[in-house]
Amino acid sequence: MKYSKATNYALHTMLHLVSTAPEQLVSVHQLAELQKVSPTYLSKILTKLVKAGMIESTSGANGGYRLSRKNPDPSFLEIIHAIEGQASLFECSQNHNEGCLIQQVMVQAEEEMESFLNNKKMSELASEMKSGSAHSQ
Amino acid sequence: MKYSKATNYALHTMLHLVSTAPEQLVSVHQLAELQKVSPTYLSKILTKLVKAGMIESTSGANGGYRLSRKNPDPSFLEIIHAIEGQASLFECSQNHNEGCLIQQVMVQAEEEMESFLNNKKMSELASEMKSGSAHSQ
DNA sequence: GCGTGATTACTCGGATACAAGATGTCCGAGTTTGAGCGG
DNA sequence: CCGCTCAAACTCGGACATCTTGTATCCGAGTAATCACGC
Repeated sequence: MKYSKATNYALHTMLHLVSTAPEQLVSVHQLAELQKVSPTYLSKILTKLVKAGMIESTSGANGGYRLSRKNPDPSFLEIIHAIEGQASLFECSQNHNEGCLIQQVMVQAEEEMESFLNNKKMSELASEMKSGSAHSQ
Repeated sequence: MKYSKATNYALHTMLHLVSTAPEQLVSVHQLAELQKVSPTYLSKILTKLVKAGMIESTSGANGGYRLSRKNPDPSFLEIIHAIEGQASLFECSQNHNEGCLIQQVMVQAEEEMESFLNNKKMSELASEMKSGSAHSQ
């Protein structure tokens, strides 16, 4: 079990967008350049973020992406869910009666992590970057 | 990102072993029967648990598996790590200077979950099963 | 100048290719128990 | 009764086969700004 690279790209992209002027449009090309990833692939990922309502896209020349006016400061959890999906990390595929104790424990564990990620906003990192030590991009 | 079925099998197997007499040997065939999974596949999974020191195997006729005398009450985390590996759930493959803030957040989140899973022992579930409501196997 | 069309710079979506990992299966090898058999 | 052999019941390990998913590319379509050109 591992988080996908797509999630990595999405998080870094969001961090970059949060760190730039809110109205500023950034093209996929620039975002891909920073992360050394193919623009076409990154665009697929960003489309998911658009559909999740976290960023807005403007097409045509001088187009690009920027933060959504509503929801300008998403949490880690929102971004991860947008990419990885909402499904539970653990699914007991057994046919024993509902209420598998193992499943319950695993869901609780997941909730612990998600609660943490839900309270962690992207903007926190952005301000850390400005005040803190060197951290490229 | 999802936990593998193998982890599911491993957890259910451990729960069964914890619930039976400590010295009792249980064959792969029985364990596979309970979970409706092929014995040969389950044996691959159990081998990992053996190598992790959580269960012992006895080969030959009347052979089978039982809990390890040392470590008779493993935690969820130990079992999961034995199957899924110890690696971090999130690896920032970017080349920016060490100390990626995103990576740090993700690791913290993972630690939240792991701390919970580390405190959750298999025996807790076993005793819940005896006292609590119906829960097959 | 001023519309009008062409070009350019973008995003968007589907189809496809490729690689890796999860999920199983098959088979042969080693190991222990126990039964059968001969002395 | 004793010891030997042999078959049965197991685990173990490697080598596959298959399926799903993640990763990535390619191409065509749509869209908006800008440029060129003719009037």
